[in-house]
Amino acid sequence: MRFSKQRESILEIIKGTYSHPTADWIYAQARLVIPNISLGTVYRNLGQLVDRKEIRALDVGGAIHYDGQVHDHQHFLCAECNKVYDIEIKSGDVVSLIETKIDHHVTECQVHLTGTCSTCKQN
Amino acid sequence: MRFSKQRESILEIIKGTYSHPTADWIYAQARLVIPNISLGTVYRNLGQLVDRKEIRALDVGGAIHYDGQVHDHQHFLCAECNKVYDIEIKSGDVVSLIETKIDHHVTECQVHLTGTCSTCKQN
DNA sequence: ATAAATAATAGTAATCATTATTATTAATGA
DNA sequence: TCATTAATAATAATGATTACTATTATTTAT
Repeated sequence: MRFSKQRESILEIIKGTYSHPTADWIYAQARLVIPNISLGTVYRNLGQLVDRKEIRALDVGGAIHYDGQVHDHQHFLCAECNKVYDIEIKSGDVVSLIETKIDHHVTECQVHLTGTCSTCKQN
Repeated sequence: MRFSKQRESILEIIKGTYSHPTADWIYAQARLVIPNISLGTVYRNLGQLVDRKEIRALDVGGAIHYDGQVHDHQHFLCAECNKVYDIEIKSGDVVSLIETKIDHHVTECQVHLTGTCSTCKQN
């Protein structure tokens, strides 16, 4: 894989936020640095970065969100404000709950919690 | 909500399989019974049936899959054959693992396991 | 350092799942 | 039976993502 300033910028943008952005948001941010970067370039590089496990992709319905934090954790989606929160639970903790009951080989475990976040609860 | 033979057929199709079909597959099946049923009708009725909790929608990436089994359970997606399997774990069991650690109010919990299913393991 | 090889890009078109629109059809209640 | 209006078929539109292609930029060998 060759160096490109486009990929470098994209990675920097994702690593620089905890907001679980979509490709669209990343594209808008990237254009501030490289005004003529194309959306296809953003998607291609996001795919490569996910393949190399430098970032994570999470499908929370609608659009895919990207996460610069690659350590083992889960996500909570607020149904009111649509923010995505990190939940510090290891997938192993969930898998161990389940593994004895099934015969399949689990390689990945994503827990998607939905509800009302603490901020929205107050209002 | 008025009766319609289209909705009746759609519900019957979903309840008659354990294969977690997509809208497209349901549409193809429905056309065998009602040849000129339209895809929009399928989507609209699927949405209504989900709202009324007569079926479940699950977003496993790509297209939405529908599940005629509405009891509390989770899903396993085989990365090789793309089949979706039911996992008989209650979301409450997973939520109780997590609830003490967060301040958000959880109303829904979906566990998406990925890996190699027992059938694919053998081959 | 220069040139050849080719990976990556910008720009754009295409795809796929889903939703919206609208004139027509059919279920319901009087 | 008829008036009301929900539901439909057919089709257009949308939104996210992927594919295509000529051009540009990075790498490698000279």
